[in-house]
Amino acid sequence: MFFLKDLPSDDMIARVGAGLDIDPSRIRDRLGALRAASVLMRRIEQYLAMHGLSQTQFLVLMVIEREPARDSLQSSEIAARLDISRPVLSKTLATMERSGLIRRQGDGRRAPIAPTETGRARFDALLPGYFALLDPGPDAQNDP
Amino acid sequence: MFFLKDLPSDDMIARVGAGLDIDPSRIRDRLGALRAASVLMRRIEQYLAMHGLSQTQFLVLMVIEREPARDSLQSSEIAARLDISRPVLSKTLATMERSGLIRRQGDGRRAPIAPTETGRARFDALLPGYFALLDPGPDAQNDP
DNA sequence: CCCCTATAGTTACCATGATAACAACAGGAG
DNA sequence: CTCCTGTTGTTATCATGGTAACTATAGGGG
Repeated sequence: MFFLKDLPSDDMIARVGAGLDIDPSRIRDRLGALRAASVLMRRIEQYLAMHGLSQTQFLVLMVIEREPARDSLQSSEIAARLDISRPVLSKTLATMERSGLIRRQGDGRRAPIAPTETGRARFDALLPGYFALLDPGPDAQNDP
Repeated sequence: MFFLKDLPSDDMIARVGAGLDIDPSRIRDRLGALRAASVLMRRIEQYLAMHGLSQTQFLVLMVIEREPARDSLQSSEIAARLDISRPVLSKTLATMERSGLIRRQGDGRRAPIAPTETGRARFDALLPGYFALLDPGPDAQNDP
């Protein structure tokens, strides 16, 4: 996350980077993109958290849900689709199992992981709001 | 941070969001922007961490450094410029003071905070690489 | 069939974000 | 001058990310 509230002006960038071979306007644009993305990500996280899911938990449900021909994935397959470390995935799956969002089918270490009915319902319920945050549309209200 | 490695295709988005009034291509673009920003932020964090600074610590130095007419800021002024909670700023400043990056001038609760020589030097040394990550320029190499 | 090795998953520990609750202080009303 | 109040800073406590080290398992060679 990028926490700088007021982006530096081109002048500021030029002054701070005095003597460096930089293009202030490109730097400013990139910082703007980082800031915009951070604000959006925060909103998304807050929205999901309000409904008891973390961003990562939501993405776990999504990668399983979006598989056309399957309704479960192995842990290693989820890991291949998400850019998080294996320990974090391990903990996330444990949490999700405890809260009844997913179920391990079978008992081996490689048991496939499927959303429960609850998990699927929660995901479906959150999806419209998620898309709305991503694409507010032409007549969206900005918070003051 | 947004951890989805492979962005969904428009088809996937349309299928997952079936029945919702969404524009798949706009959703995809937004997800792409989130992902790009996340990857860049990770690189920046990694770069700064390699040199012993967190992103937030770097930004603290930046907001003081970029003030044209001053060489110190009060904690509350830093808080106003960074979008982090007060407890986090408090801890960050404590850490930075311990590691000799900043100094509190005076001893009241409102003591202005100034970078030490070390802090200023570290910031200056990291700035070129920071800008280079933000704007790789026309002949940049992408990691394979 | 048993062991060996590579890989997959987990545990332990650390850093950094958040909120809630508490403490310290500045500045004004009396 | 004193007290009251609102703001600022800090201390819990929690969630979620990371790396390093450990454990369990799958699958092949003997």
